[in-house]
Amino acid sequence: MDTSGGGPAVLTLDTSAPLFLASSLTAAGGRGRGVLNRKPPSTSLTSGSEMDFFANEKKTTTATTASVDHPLKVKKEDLTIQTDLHLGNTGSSDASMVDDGMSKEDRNELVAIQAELARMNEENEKLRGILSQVSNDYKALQLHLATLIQQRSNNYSPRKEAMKEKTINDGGGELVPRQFMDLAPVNSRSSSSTASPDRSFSPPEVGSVGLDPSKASSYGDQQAQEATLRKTRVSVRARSEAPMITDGCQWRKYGQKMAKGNPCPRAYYRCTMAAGCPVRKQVQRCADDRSVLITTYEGTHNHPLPPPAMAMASTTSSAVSMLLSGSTSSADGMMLARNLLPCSSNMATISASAPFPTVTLDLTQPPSANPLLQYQLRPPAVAFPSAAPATFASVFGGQMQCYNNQSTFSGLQVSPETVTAATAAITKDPNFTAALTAAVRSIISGNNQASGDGGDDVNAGQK
DNA sequence: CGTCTTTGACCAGCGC
DNA sequence: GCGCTGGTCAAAGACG
Repeated sequence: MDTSGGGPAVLTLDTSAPLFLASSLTAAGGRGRGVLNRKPPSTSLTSGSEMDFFANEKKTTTATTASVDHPLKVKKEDLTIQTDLHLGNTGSSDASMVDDGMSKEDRNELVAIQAELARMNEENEKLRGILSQVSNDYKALQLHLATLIQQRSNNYSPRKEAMKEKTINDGGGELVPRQFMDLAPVNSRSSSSTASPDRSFSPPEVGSVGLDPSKASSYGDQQAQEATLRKTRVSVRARSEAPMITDGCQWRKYGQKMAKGNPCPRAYYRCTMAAGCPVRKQVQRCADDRSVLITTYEGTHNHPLPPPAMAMASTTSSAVSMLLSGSTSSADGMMLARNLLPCSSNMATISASAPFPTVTLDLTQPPSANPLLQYQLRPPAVAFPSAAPATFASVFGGQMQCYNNQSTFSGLQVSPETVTAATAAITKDPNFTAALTAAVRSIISGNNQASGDGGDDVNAGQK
């Protein structure tokens, strides 16, 4: 994935566009005729709901494909016509079939044409090679991504995780750390002050695990940050009469408990979009205001999200990478948070006192001067961060009232390090990103009814 | 019959 | 060590 840093939106496009470009190029070049394929460029578009979200990107990449395809195709046709006219052939440009009765000028022209054809064929072969390379790279990336996701899912389980770490600490000799969808170079990460909040988690000690001392520091930092990200939570407060908000994912209830100090039971859900997905969420009504539904997300999906969610996950993962990189200052984190939640302020609070860092998004504020709802009325922005504030209005708007009321990321009463960690958490959480993306998608589909694929959970939740 | 929800039991962490 | 609490498991029942 893209680790080159930069703004979230740019990263998203940088990450996703090449994939579609590759697909498009593959489609164009995979029919055995390379760029000389006479099929209209528009056929390189893949129709289907999953692609609709990327309509803009598709058009861009298609245009790229067409720009490669079309000029050569025209030349070929033109040359063929010229050959036919001058040589009297029916489509063949083979000089061996030309009778000797032609003039010297015709012969010279024929030679020129043949040279041009040869050059075009050579160019065509090169382009085919490029297409093949791009296609292979694309497949390799897909495979790599799937591997990372699989490894990550296999390693996640709070308790088993703790046992695993214990085993490592006990000298199990397992030196290979879990591989997360690590988007930042390990050595670029700061020697984080973000100690693991996980009570069951303890980073391996240098000596006890036989780590290379030169690598131990970054390993410990990485582990601590991973643990932070893994255990940090995103809590969303919103008004809803529904028992559960619709966030685009499928959930299965696995438990319910009465929490202390709250007459309302707390329900526990886990993601069922894929077997073994570690993402869980808790749903509970606010003790003070029963109309407020508090949804807390934890974990990272181990399965491909719908394309929009995937794109957003890429964006936010990149953002996390940026946040966790050594060059990232807390000011960057604040700016990122502001970009991701430009309308947030009082709605976003970060708790460092909880067992796990928890970011709380309070969407229950009064609707006065509500930029979020105003935002809904505007055409969707292409840039994801700009679209982010519309997320909650869109995702939750159909089921609940959704408010926020300011435009700066003020009101945080925690240290810059905590802000960075929590911001990373909120952006890392695929549920959050999925929700963001689903919302953007719903808005786009709302503005582009022609796509006609609005039948996702977001819309289902708005009925 | 498969999937999902319910609900009591169980486990781990923490404070005293 | 004990009790409290949060979180998870898993059997049983409900549902389509």
